[in-house]
Amino acid sequence: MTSLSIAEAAEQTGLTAHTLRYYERDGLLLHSVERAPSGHRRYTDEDLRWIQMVTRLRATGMPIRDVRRYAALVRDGDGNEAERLALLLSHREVVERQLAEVGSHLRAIDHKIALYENKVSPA
Amino acid sequence: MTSLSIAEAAEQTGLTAHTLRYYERDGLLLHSVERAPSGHRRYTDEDLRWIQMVTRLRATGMPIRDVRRYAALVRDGDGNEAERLALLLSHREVVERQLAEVGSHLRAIDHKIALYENKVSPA
DNA sequence: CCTTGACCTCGAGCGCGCTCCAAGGAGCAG
DNA sequence: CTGCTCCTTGGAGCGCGCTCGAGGTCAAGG
Repeated sequence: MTSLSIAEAAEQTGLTAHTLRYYERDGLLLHSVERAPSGHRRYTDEDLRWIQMVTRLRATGMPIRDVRRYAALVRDGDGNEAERLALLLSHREVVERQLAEVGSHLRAIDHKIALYENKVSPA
Repeated sequence: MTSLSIAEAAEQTGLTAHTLRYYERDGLLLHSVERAPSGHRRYTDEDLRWIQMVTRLRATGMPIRDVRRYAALVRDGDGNEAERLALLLSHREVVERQLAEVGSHLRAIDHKIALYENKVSPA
């Protein structure tokens, strides 16, 4: 079990140190991150795995407040798996609808691109 | 060539009247929308088609300022098609990279979902 | 004539998600 | 000891994209 400084954790996760502190303050993590005797944060592998999950949720557009709700459920321990599942399933639906929508808009843009390609260097 | 009130244009485009005025103010439209003698805006079919393009760009995540640049190019008329094309191609790349990233995060989330499904109602 | 309602302008305000700053402490190299 | 780097906290600030409110104009209907 290695333990990382905030700068190292930032590098590993792709977030900034500022953002890591912000997430912790805002209740997105499962617990307060442990401290070295100096008061500096020490991130464990488990912390990093959770932060990666948070990153996935964020990267797929889940709002901070929903991530916080999910974190709260996980923090509360066993017994609310159905609720966690519902939250994830509902998120998944939103994401899939949005993927489809973006895809269809992109195809329309591609059509426009094809028109310009023809105009700029006609085949 | 029908011409619509702002409320009708809002309904057609799925934007709010507030947003339509905001887009115009912010230079996202090709011209100021024409006015009835009363001073009320009258949207033409051409306006609506352009607004739909703006909507596609926005829906795929293009920042307002880039939409404004694109609008400026179109407004400037013939001769800059290569520039417009470059802008759209670069946007397309961004969108595709993001679609792929979201897709991959979603698959990871799906894995988590599968775990919870097993826990909640084991097959 | 008066009300209603759709629209106008200008400018402020808001929610989100960070992002940064000031002031200070710990620890290590030279 | 000096300087340097990395870290701490609390709170302010910012960029984005709307969103809304105040106060006014205008046309139609009762």
